Amino acid sequence: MNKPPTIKDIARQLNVSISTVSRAMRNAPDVNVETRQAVMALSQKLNYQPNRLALSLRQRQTHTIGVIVPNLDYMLSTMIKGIDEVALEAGYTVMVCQSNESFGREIVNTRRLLDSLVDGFIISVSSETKVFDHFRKIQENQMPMVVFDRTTPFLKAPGVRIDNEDGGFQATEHLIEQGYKRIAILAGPKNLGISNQRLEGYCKALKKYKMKPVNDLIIYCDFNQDYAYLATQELLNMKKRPDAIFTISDRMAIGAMLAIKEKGLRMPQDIGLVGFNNEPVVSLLTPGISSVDQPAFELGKAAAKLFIETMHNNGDMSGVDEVLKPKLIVRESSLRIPIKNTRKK
Amino acid sequence: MNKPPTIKDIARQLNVSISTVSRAMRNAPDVNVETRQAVMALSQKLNYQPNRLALSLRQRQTHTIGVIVPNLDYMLSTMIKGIDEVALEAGYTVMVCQSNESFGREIVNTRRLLDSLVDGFIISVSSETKVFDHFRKIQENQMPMVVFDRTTPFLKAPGVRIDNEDGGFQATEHLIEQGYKRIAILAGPKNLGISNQRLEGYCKALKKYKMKPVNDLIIYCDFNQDYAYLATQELLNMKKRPDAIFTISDRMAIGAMLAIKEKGLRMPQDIGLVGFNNEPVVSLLTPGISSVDQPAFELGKAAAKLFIETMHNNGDMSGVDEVLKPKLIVRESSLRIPIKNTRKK
DNA sequence: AATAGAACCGGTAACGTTACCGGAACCGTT
DNA sequence: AACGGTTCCGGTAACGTTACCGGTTCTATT
Repeated sequence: MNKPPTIKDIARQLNVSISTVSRAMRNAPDVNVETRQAVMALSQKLNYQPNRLALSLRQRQTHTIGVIVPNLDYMLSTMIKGIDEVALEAGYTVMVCQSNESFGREIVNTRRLLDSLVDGFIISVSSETKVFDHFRKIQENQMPMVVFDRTTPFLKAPGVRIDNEDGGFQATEHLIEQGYKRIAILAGPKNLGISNQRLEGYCKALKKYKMKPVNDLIIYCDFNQDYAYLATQELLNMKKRPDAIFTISDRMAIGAMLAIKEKGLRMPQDIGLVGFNNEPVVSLLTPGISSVDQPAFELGKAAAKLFIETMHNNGDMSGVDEVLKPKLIVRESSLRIPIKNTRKK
Repeated sequence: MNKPPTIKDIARQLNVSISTVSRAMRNAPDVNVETRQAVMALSQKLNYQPNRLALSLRQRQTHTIGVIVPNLDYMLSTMIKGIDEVALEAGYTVMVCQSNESFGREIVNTRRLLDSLVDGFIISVSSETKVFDHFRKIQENQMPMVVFDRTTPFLKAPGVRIDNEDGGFQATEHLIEQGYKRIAILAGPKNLGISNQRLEGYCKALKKYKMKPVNDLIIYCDFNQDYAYLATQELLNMKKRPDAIFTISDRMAIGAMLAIKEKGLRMPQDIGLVGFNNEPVVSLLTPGISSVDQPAFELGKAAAKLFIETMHNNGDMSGVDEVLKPKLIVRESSLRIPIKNTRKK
């Protein structure tokens, strides 16, 4: 009663062969009804659980998905919840590893999971990552791999993301409609896709209204509150300072807000502010910060579904690029003109 | 070159036995230097990675720790980061499963990981859990198990937690010192240890100052913003309403804050508020909410260390109950009297 | 020159499971 | 009575690895 029971134990006690037990257990055809019942009964009694290690070794698959994420912030946690839900239902266990936005950790994690522990990967790449060889190794091992949220053109893999460009566009257009003239953007790290896409949307909106992007108003900075704070300080100290700021994350928006408040400027009168993600926190601040909402939970679910498709449907799905729509939520931080007919939550 | 190479492949190419390759690979003594070098060289060239499944099956351990948490909120994410760090360094991979505060999911997750996938568990119990048989099963399988953060006396297992009672005491004493007379507490779910411990601290502080706990001011409610909002509304509608509220989480504090603002009451003048966790968000709100800070990252590290000890040191460690100290951070929400010599961040 | 011990290596079994093949027993048909 | 087909079951090999035992060869000692 010490070690967990195996089919061998059951076979011995029932005086049948292990083959028979094995077959009985998984409803194979070639087995007598009574035998099957006996096996089932005993396995219940012994509380038998098949050894997944042995199973995996034998059939060369683990029914486990490796999920690699840069961190576990609100957005990614929510997405993981979505992945979890779909995966569990499909009979997969998920293994979450966080790279802490570190390129090195990402490599270590990938390699570790690759050692016959998972059947494939669902990945959101670290902001530090500029080289993708460790991910290509996954594909060389012909394992399915899906990227989500932070996708990249440098990796030929199916992906799910939101329409970052549209998000950037919505945010910027809204600021323009509110009468802001000099709109700055705090973009993220330069090599990050989502960063550039949101920036692209920003530029498109300006163009639509015949406004020229000003180089000094486009700031690349790390994805983080403190950097955004510093960057905003610089912006506000310019001779011709911006009258609105669009940050590509809410973390950054908060950093910007702190700098704005410190400077004694008022939102939305003196300066407008729009963030991205619509994390719960932004609705609690004073003023509430407008932000582009993304369907994180749905995105997670879509990623997992796409993974499972890729898994089964063994064709080439590397072209797939599923895109979900974001939606701007307007709050006080950018609402100068009382509107009647615009999006307002 | 299709399937990953095995020691068998190496053995064949080098014309030695698989035993020799195996020994060479893990620096066993009985092997010639040249042979070892040849093996090493070839395994490098083929990019050989040992199959961890086979290894685990053979030596009956997976070098994986199962971590079960109720969710992935800020606190737990931070703790997991701590666990991760220590575990990785000790050569363990961690598998995170979230139960979503659901008793059923907790059971499913436990069972799944138990099927020979992990060497042991690090657990924070769901708020829904009142029966602990699924966790006892872990112990029956004589697997090491450590509980953290949300420990419970119903489980004889080593644990790491913070001194919740002291945290509750600090918060309450501070409110008393600030001159608040009718101090309410939003406690969490009744069956949750951390909830009761913080309540206990609250009572102790009242007692120290010869104040009587009033039943109407002790509210049990779910660990969540919306419930806290509703509970606070009720509190504020009492004939003799409280002049301060201590909530045992920041989520709840936020709910309370919303209700207070809606009612048109001012903090800290009309009503004082103290939360628990010191999540980054509370410092950003207006007013900043005082909160009891807990060393989440350290707590995660301690849990992992304790796990590894339990693992190696096969003695009975079930009595261990490591306790870390929390520390109240005072902000505007509870600061009526300008203080010179009290804790202030 | 005989012998004992290193030094090195190979074969086998085992971890727990399933896939595959072959065989025994039974039945019904010709 | 012989044949063919079900129905049910057991044996063997394999997944990739290591533990254990035993066997060569070589060197050094007597």
